[in-house]
Amino acid sequence: MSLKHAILSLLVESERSGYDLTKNFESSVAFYWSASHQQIYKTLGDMHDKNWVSLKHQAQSGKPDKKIYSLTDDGAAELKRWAVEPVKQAAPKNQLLIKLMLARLVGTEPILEQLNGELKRVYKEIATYSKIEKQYFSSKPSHDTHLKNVTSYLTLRNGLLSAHAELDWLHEAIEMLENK
Amino acid sequence: MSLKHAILSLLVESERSGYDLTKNFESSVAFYWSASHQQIYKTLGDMHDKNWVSLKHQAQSGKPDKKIYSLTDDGAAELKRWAVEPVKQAAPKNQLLIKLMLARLVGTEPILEQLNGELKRVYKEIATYSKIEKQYFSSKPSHDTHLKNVTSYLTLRNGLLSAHAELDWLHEAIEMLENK
DNA sequence: CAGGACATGTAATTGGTTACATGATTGC
DNA sequence: GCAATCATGTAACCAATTACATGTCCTG
Repeated sequence: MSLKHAILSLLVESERSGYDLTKNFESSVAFYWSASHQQIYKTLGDMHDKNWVSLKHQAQSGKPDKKIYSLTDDGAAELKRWAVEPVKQAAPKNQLLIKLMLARLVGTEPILEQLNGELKRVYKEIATYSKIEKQYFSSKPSHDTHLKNVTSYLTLRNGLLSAHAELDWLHEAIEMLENK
Repeated sequence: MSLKHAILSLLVESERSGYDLTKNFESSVAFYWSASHQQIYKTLGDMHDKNWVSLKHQAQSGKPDKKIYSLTDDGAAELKRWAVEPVKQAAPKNQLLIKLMLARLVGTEPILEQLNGELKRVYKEIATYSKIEKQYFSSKPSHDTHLKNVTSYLTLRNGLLSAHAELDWLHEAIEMLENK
């Protein structure tokens, strides 16, 4: 799986607790990976057993100890190994397209309802991306922009371009189904 | 999960064996869902227990019996229920974007290699879609086209539009990384 | 006579979701 | 006083992958 590698890639930048990582996965990381806090705590435990991360306890008053994880040499080696290995693309899984095929069975109306729901969702998504684009990248990064900014910008662009593709498709689909 | 519903949606059209379904998932269905033969045989067993499908044995000489599954009333009811319930979109999981972030750690070269590999893959994908488009749909379906053709056409368009979005993004990404 | 299509599975493991569990602190 | 945030998990279940298993028929 890649959750291990997604977590390691965050630990490259700085040490973090399971809670910190959960917050990361709820905000920025959510644009390209997802994981629940249960999954994250479990995976951190597994990676500690493998010695990919090391653990430091931080006592706190009232709250339970914070468990702060850092990347070990083994973890960094594994991450580098994985990074240069050919990507394994997950096969597409698109529930909406199964449902589209069921328009004959249930009629076009309930399917159109769902397509319109998706349209709303995609509009919001695009608005979110645009907002971030304005906040963090006032213009397209130029030559002297730091590599980290370039990759962050490209992640944003990826979300934006696929959201637009989905938007275009939804318009086509709705138009065609409405004429049926 | 939706594998059950993907299978049921095929059984609406005609009864099929596990082997037949596997072939379907390797060809046309692969554009929007994926499953291995092990998974399909298992799921058919589970659905038989739930009485969503019924079973007919077809004796064959030499080969093991063919087990032919058909949709039951319970199965059809479940499928209709699911079809009109709001879609649950799976959160994005994009390994390539994790790897992009690792360009600082491993250098841009191995990442560019993978982006170029994806570029090749997407070109092939687009070629495949275009071939099917020519074979089955010589022109954009018009008013009197059967609903089944419309939904098949839209599935194809979905693949084509997202492949093009990926292509555009890959071009942007490669250009930016090459200038680093 | 070898390799691919036909035809069906089991078992082990890993990955992911859902439900349940605990308890202090901070802001409205 | 009530909800949200901080902070950590366990357990049960469901979904998916990988490895293993068997045997025939047909084509080159």
